[in-house]
This record gives sequence, structure tokens and C-alpha cells, in this order.
Amino acid sequence: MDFFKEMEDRIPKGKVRTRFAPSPTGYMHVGNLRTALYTWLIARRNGGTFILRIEDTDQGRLVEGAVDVIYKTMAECGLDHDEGPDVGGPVGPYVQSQRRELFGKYARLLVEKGGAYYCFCQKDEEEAEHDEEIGKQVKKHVCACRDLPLSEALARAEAGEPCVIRQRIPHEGTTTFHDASFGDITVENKELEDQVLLKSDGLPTYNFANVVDDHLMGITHVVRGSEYLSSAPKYNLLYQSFGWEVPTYVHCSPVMRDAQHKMSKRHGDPSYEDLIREGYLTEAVLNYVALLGWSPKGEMADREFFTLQELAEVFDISGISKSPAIFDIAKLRWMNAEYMKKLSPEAFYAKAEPVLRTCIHDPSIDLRKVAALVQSRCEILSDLPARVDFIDRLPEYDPALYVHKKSKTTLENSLDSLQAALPVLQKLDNWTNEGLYEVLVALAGEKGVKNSVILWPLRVAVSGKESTPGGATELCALLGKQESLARIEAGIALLSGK
RNA sequence: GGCCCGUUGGUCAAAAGGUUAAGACACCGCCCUUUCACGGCGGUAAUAUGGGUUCGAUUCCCGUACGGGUCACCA
Repeated sequence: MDFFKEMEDRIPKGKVRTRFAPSPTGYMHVGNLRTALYTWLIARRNGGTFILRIEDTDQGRLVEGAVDVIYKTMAECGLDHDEGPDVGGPVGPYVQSQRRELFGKYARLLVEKGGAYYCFCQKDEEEAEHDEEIGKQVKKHVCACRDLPLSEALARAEAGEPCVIRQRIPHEGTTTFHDASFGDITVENKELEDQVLLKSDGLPTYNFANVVDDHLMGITHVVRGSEYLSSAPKYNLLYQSFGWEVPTYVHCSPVMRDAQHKMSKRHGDPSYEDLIREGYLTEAVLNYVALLGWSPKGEMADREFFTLQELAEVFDISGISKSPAIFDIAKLRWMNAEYMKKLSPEAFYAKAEPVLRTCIHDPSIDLRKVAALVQSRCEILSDLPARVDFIDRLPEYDPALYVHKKSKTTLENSLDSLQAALPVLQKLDNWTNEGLYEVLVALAGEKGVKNSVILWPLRVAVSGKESTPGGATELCALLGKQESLARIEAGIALLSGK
């Protein structure tokens, strides 16, 4: 049978099939990640198939190694695909540049069906116009090629005359596009342009490749950014001309940096990779991103924590929001902190150890103990160095740290406390958190002062910091007797003006 | 500028004609405490705006404002 029939026969039927179709730019936007996630969730929720397709039809924008970034990110996030360039599948190839001939054939098929026509106009003037600020009324491309007799057009094209194939859009009437979250969108056909389907280099434009591939790959649900919403009605016409069924479209509003700007790499907004590099956990990022533009329904509406599996059980298209969402790094930090706290001590140590090793060089320090102290006090991994930097070396600090209003600790009684504590500690053999605490509380009792009058100055002396990953006794235990005593002596010297 | 879309506290958002308009982050306060943090408790704060429809509008309709998207042989 003919080529087109064969292609039709390859299309799997009757199951939900979704696809993530990034163009390889070298990194994963937060918005892209969200799209990938929603797409994957729809497939998994419905026992469907998730496909990875690479859209590399723009020859000018190829980035070395970009596809690997995509594989790596998807794998890291647990968004496994069932079909794709690396794993194959029944409707491949899954890289658009490898489907070149196919698009040509479908474009010509469409010409025959009357839904498209050859256009021999040169592109220069149009392009030049686009460079100019788009502000005034933009004129649609209108030319005589549309009315060329098919035989003549075919002959010229065959003779090698440069040309593109454009979609033939009716001048009259309206087209209604249905989106699962935006509902029906109706536009006048006269607003629509005869867009280019097949470029003069023989490769398809995004809009054409999308429609053809989604159909040929049996895609049932398309999730994509709302920037494509306004070109969507043209898709209906395309599907109609081909006689194909329109899949369910779900457009998602952008992830914003602030009320008026999308997140953008160019303006320094973090990509997924950046966030991971900064010490966010993949699970936390996914969880946060899932909730940026989607929320669970009903009695689950106030739930915030979801594993990927849990999301796959409850995710529903109807929960997707229509309005743009601002990416709030403060909330991500909070969520990340929650994930860090939930980690087992071993799991946390595994993540923290490499970071701790770069900033704590004293071999006598037990990094496991440091990790245990710091686990509940850092929101992201990269907070770690600043929290533990005092361990290697006592920083210079302002004596004003010794003043504490709440416990009425002053410079004077801080000096007194340190001087009183020093001999007690020198005699102490049981140099553990418990041992230290016992002896120091006893000292406070003897002197008839609150525990904090003793412990506060001690903590300052030993850390030189305003805030630390533990109390005075914990820090002393960690640093060891010799180092602790040396720091206390230094504190006494500082306070006594020496 | 044309066309399309959106608008609940600072942020994410629930509530699909009748609610004291949830919850979370952030912020503030209190408590606990070996400072801060952690934890516990509490608080401030919202339906952009004007008209309709309705016994009743956050919810439905229209206008206005503001914001976003789009108007390429880029995706």
C-alpha cells in the first residue's frame, strides 16, 4: 500500500499517549520542567505511554550536548520515557531532523488536498520587517502564489525554484479551538496568516512538525506553553485538511519571575540545573514546580507534599491554572528545607558530606556529627559552608555578640562567666555534650544565674558567630577539649581588652 | 496597534450562586529553649473596577483598568 497508509498503520490506538518535545537548547527551564512533569503525569495517571521527541528543526540553534542534558534531567527527575531517540519505539525516528522527508511528503499531500500551496516569494522583506519593532499593524503575508494553478506550481518547484509551502487558510468564517483548561477559543479566519509549513531548506516549521508528528505518533494529549495558544486555531484547520482527529490540548501559562517577566535564563533566573547546583533537592524542586500552576482538588486542596508517585495518582488536568504563576524562591527554600529534614541522617550525610569536606579540613572533626547538627538548620545544601565555617577557624568577631538582652547578659558578666567556666572545663574529663551540660548547669546553679548567662557567652567564644548549628555544649563537644579551651581563652582575652 | 488570554491577601492558591472567603510561604507577635534556628500557638493581610442578571454574586454577562501572550522560512 502507499506510504501514507503505512504511516497510519503504525500509529498505536486506544491508549493515552503523551509527549515531551523539547528543542535542545542546553538546559532545562523551570517552565519546561513543569511541562515535562505534567505531560509525564498525564501518561502515568492514565496508564499511558510517555514519549520523548527532540524538536531540532532549527538548524541555526543547534547546541552541542544539549540532548544529553535532556536525558540526564529527565532521568534525574524520574520522568522516564517509554519511547524516544535512545530507546526506540514503533513510531520513530524520534528526532525531527531525521524525519525530514516525511514532512516534505505530508506537506505535498496537503497541497494536493488543497490545504496548502507553494509560495515562491522571497523572504527578505518580511524578515527585515520583523526586525523592526513589532508595534504598528503587521501585515499578513498575502501573495498571488496562493492562486497559482497546481500544475504550474508543481512544475516550478520541481525545476528547483526556491519555495516554501504555506497553509491555505480560508478568508471567511471563524475557527474554534478547544483547550482543556482555557475552553473554547474562537477567532476570525481573516486574522490568521497563511503560515509557512515547510521552509525553503525543506525542514518543517514548528507548527507543522508538531501537528504531523503528534498525529503520526498517536499523541492524545498535548501539554505546552500558552505562548502557542494563539497559533492553535490554525492547527484545527490543519487537522481538518488532513482529516485527522485533534488531540486534547492543554496550554499552561508561563512561570514568571515577577508580575511582568517570564523566568528567563538571560535575566539570571535559575534553570533546573542551576537550582540543583545551588543545592536544592530534585524532589523538592519537582514538588514545588508541580504546585506552580496546578493544585489538587477537593479535600486534598490544602496538601502540599507529594512524591512523584503520589502526583501520578492524583494529577488531574482540571487542576491546572490559567493564570501565570510567579516563581517564589522563598517558598522553594522552605520546601527544600522540609525535604532536607525528612531525609534520614544517612541520606542527609551522603548529600552534605562532599560540601562539608570542602570547608572543614580539620581531620579530628567528625563530619557525621556536624551533619547531624546542621540538618535541621539549613534550607539548601549551599547554605552549609557559611554555617560551619567557624569550625576550621574561629572567625574574628564583634564583642557586642556577647550582649544578650533576653538573658540580661552583658559584656561584664560574659567575661565573668567565661572565667568561671574555664577552670571547670579544664578539669572536665567527660568531654561530651552531656558531660559539658551537666557541669555548666551546675556552675550556673552555684552562681545563682540562669543557664544562659553561662552558656551564651560560651557559645559566642567558641564560634564567634551570631547563629550556630547547635548550642554551646554541642559545639564544645564537637571541637574537642583543646580547641574549645583555646577559644574560650581567646574570648577572655578579647573581653578583658587584651 | 490588531487578535487571544488572564485578574482572590506580598507570593502559590481553595471555594465551580448562599462559606465567619480555606490552606501554605513570607511577615509580625507570643511560648518553649542552651543564643539563633528547630518546634508549638496566634495575628496582620484578598475577591482589580463600574454596571447589569439574580432573593442572593468571588462564582454568570457587558464595559473599564491593569497584566500576559501573539502577530518569523524561532521554537
